[in-house]
Amino acid sequence: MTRAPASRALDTTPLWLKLSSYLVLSEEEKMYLADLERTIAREPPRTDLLQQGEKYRDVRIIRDGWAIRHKALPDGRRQVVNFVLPGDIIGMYCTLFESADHSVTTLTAVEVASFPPERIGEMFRSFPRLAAALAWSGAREEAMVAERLLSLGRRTALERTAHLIVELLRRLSVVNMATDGHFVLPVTQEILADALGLSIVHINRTLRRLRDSGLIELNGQRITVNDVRQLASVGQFDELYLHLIRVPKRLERAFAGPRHQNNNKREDDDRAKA
Amino acid sequence: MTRAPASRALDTTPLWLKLSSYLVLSEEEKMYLADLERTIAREPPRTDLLQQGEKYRDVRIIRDGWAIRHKALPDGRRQVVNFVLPGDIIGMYCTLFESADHSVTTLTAVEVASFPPERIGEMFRSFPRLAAALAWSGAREEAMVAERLLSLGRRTALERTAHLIVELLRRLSVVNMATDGHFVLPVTQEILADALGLSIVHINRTLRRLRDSGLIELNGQRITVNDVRQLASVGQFDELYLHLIRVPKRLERAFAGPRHQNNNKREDDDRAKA
DNA sequence: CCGACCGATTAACCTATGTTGTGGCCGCCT
DNA sequence: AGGCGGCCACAACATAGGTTAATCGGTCGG
Repeated sequence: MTRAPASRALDTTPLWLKLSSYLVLSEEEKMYLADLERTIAREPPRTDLLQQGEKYRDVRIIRDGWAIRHKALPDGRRQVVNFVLPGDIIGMYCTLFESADHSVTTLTAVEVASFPPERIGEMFRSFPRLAAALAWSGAREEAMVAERLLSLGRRTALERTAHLIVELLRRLSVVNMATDGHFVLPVTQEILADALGLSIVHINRTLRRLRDSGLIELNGQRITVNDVRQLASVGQFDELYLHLIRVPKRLERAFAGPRHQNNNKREDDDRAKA
Repeated sequence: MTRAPASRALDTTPLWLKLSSYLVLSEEEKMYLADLERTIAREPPRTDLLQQGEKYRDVRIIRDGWAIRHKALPDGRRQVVNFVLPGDIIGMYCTLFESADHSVTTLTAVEVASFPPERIGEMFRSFPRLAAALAWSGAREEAMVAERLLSLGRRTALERTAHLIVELLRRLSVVNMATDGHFVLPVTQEILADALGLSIVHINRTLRRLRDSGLIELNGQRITVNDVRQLASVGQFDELYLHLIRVPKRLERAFAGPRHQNNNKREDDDRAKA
């Protein structure tokens, strides 16, 4: 992995880390990405970054902290669609819609970068590989939602819970936020319940079962997964849907346009084995 | 709506109809779209167009017939993620992934167009508005999955079922496949059950309740919705998530690149009110 | 230090939905 | 014609998960 010592700080952006797990970015692309993340704001916990029904504003990149994407029924019942972690993007395709059909709310204090949606189009034109990497990230998010749908429709409470924990572990690992099996889960049981389509009480029962069976440990917000293998097996976790495999060759053919000369020779060779 | 009598046949493509509900396409774009749908195949019912774990092939456009997108657990439990209707696209971002995390299976005989994934990139470069319209269609699909997640997590069986029927009615209306409240539902109760996360028996009970309350009628595969309003209210249906509103102005700014000269003057004015 | 509130925990009870099993209809095969 | 398989229908029973309610330990503002 090419790493210019001078620009090292850029390398540690969660989005950069995530995209790097997919393809190797050139210096130029890295710089462009850094520029996208230039305008940074901080928000306290329990802030709405976006509200159901509201018009979309800028595209946001979460740089630090947790948030949830959720939808509510008029009578107050709520479903958490997904967790938004560092390196995740909010409203990537916001230009396409008039208004948001979901809300995004911070769970912790959060650091967010934002940029105007026009830059997405700009990126598709000038940095197609980078745009493809962002599209990958978006498509992956959709795949996670579909997988959660499978959970809610066909997995038992125990399976769902196990599955979610493994998923979070995997996602956090990519951005260096989980070290051998433990991570911080800044989430109340109510939110877990809303994510898994269960009642608070039942989530509590289920977590107790997982603890009693020794698969996980909970100390405050720190969760430790003692045996990922076994937990994954309980949750029927098949990581296919996370699409963590390196970009296939044909990506180049599809997204790198003729007017974008190849400035990634080294990395291309790098990836030949995939 | 501008309609050249000579090219009328092109207008009736379901995908064209769907995209037209979003933005007005130019003649040039219409021709490009027609070209994408040039290679056509027919498949019988119960054919897998795509299998979980398999490598992606071409991008497909359903021109006629129904299919389902579904995921399965190793032990056979199955969740239908979404229904694939005429005008829907399969594997739009397939280049980005190594292999499919879901299957697509036909329910009826089906007519599908297919084209190599490279053309998506080509379209982003040469017909950005059209590409944006396809991206809209994709993002909308994701929104539907999220809404179904809300259903499975937080709606009761009766609500879910009502919601799904209204959703299908709306989607089919866009492609002229539903006329005042009735349409063909080529779907067994088993498939409905798998779509709604219920057992066959319970779907049966639930449909009977809807029939008994006079909200719907079923004759074979023909379903008639007697009172959409009331059914929508039972299902807490809020069509926000279908994003049927015309494209907002700023789409142009974001996606229409400088090198694609505006060849849609008339339609642009057309849309100014939005 | 006090009161108020929030979140976790657990028990007791309840119900929406799952399971099992039977029968009936219809289309298809031979 | 007869038999078979797929699908619908419905009844009887079983249970996963929901609801209600009570307790407890923190923590925060004053």
